[in-house]
Amino acid sequence: MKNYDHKKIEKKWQGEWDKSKIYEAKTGAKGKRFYGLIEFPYPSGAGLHVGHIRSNTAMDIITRKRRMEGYNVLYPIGWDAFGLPTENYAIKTGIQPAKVTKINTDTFRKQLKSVGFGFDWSKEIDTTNPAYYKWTQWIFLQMFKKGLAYKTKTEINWCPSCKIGLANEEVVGGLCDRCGGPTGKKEKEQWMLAITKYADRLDKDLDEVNYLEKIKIQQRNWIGKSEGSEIEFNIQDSSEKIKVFTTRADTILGATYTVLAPDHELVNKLKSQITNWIEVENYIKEVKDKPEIERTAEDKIKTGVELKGVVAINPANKKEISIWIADYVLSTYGTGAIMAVPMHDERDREFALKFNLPILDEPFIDAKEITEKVGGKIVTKYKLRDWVFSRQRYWGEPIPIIHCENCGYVPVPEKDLPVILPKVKSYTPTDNGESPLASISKWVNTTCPKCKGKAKRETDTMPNWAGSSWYFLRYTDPKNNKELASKKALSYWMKEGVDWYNGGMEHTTLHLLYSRFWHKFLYDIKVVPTSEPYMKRTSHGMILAEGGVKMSKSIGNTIDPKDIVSSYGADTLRIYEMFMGPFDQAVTWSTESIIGSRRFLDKIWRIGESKISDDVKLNKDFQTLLHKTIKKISSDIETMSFNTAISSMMVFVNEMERIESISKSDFKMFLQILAPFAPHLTEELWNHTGEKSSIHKSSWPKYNPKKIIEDTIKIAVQINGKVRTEILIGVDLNEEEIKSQVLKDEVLIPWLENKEIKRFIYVKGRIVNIVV
RNA sequence: GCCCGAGUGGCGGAACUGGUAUACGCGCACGACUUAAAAUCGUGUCUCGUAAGGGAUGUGGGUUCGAUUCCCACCUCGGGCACCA
Repeated sequence: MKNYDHKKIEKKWQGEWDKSKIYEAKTGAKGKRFYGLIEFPYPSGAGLHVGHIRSNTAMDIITRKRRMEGYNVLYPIGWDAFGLPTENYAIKTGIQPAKVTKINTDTFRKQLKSVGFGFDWSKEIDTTNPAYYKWTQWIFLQMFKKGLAYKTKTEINWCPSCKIGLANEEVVGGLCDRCGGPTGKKEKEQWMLAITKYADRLDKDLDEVNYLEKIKIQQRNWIGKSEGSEIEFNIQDSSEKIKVFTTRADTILGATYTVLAPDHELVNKLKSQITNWIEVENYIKEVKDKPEIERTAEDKIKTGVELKGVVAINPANKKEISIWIADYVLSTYGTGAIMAVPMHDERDREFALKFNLPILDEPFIDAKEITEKVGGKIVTKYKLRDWVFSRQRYWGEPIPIIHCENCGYVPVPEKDLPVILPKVKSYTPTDNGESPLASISKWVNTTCPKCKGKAKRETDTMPNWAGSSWYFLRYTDPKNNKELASKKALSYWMKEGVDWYNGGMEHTTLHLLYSRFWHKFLYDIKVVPTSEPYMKRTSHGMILAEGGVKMSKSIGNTIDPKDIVSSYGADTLRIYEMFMGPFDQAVTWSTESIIGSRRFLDKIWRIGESKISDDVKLNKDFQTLLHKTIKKISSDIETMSFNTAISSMMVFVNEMERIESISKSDFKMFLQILAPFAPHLTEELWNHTGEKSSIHKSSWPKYNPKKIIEDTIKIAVQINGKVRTEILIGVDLNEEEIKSQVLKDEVLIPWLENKEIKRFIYVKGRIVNIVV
């Protein structure tokens, strides 16, 4: 008997699959189709890590099962290759980012193939390929034309020591992700995308999709829809009014002062009436210079200044109340002004106590009525902000806009797309926070497409969320140079959206939300057939290093899948990662435990090599177990309960070891249900049974419901809720028959002697409980 | 502070709509095979007790014939948001 030589087997079948292209999807094919998607990886220099394998294997299992169920399956892969790590690497080494990306994607491709994923490699995409980002730029231009992309002066994160602008993701807890120093804000012109115009639909349409509930909740919280009233407070001796937003109009009688955000426009308008202007001006400056880390600190103490000389009128009771500015009121939410009700609001109370403001316990009144009475209106507000879309960075898609002195912002004509990212000498952002592209005058200086006059190119690039906001569309038709994808391909694969998308929880409020936004826009301009991109969204848990801490290169506790594939095999790694624990929860890596998964496959190999016989007498219990196992695996895959699926296959394998011999047909059925988990081993053993075509093209076995029914079953007998014995009963017996059988049971006699039976409970097929 | 999720053996974890808690795997112990080791196979492995039996699913209550599962209060850990009016 040959040993299970994983290296030989895995290499052999990976080559065969490549050659026969068995995983290629056929666009337009008749019958059922299925689009399974995973988040495409960022090809970092560190190579593939075990976390990629966990999520990829899960969707690989699902798509392999779908294929065996007769679906035309699309399971594509590509590279989300724009991004900071590559750029930083280029800054350090001087090697072109495009070159680094090529090296890294080659490594990733090789590694992914070595794990045996059934990707359709003919549809591979790369967001940094000009043929791809042409369409990323095209979508941006459509948004620009519809007024959804606009440039505005806004505050960006700024690291004073690195002298560069930082993306939100680069600011961790108020500190610079690069140097660890404190960050501040800097005003800068930025391209923005008006995602807030879609806030309502992004919230409401979550009702239509099958996402895990926690994902919906997190998105809803992020969008932050809240309904309330906008009410105007008059200012005494002024034509100006303070418009406040409140969700508690019913508490308006208790409003004892109002607060404006320090940068509220009204503050300047009231300047001439304010008697303590110097104090006010100092406070505004102080707030502006406050580092981010202090403003958001846990135990921050409320600060603020009264605007002396001006007084507001509470419209509900006409009482005069003071006006304040304080940084606990944000200019970016609601109207940037509040009515303070210290009796019912924690923050207002804290502020009132500090500044000795009145705290009045007034009765509640009807919110809707009072809003109408004082001339306010019911409004809906969102926490969601427009998306800062500019990066002063090199390694991203150039924003296809030309600045003309006469015509303003002019879109690059579509025929001139893509705007190719030019090669530069230095990738370091400039001292004043401009993108490195700004220093290439040859590229920057151009002519206006409209008036043909002198003009300059936009030098900001897009964030790395741009390319990933629509990539799943490109997979359907990756080589199209006329459209982002053909109508035919989109109406075939995206008819109802991506069928199943699995990814990380960390992308819930970024990538997932951004791509829903883009998709809705594309739906509005009739490019895609659905308003939601993904029908179903699930998420995987992280893999932690031994000891339960995050895997990180700097700590040196990462696991290289390459080593596991080499010493145990890809199939063992796949089984192990699926067996580790519940798929949606974080699990701790344990190299010690991998051996269990390898032993499982070793046993199957040995059974396949020595126990298969054509002449096997019918074993009813074994048949029952086989069909129960098929049933369980079939449903466990659908619920992503991969760990329990594997454990029940282990039970089955243990049973195969116990019995004399197994018929070829039974063994083949088992190989088929294992095939999505361990594609190489099962292909090899399937081949040994004499099959000529791939197991992955065979049909998913159906369990026989008749074979699952047992004649006799073992049930527990309890007395007063405590298990005393087990009995074998016929499944068809009724309660009376069981009762007479149970009362005759010798073991139970001492428990029942001289006792009165108060109740006899029989739960069909499960349990008997006697209350005495 | 608010919103999610989770607390079960030495460890990872299982238990369907309330019905035999600890499946499956790792580790450990003993045994078989072997000159020996590895590999493999077998047996055992929550806890107290010689046993009969008792006690255990974060803690304390409740509902129920019966609770890991449902309800209430609390504790701990993980994740997200964070002065959002």
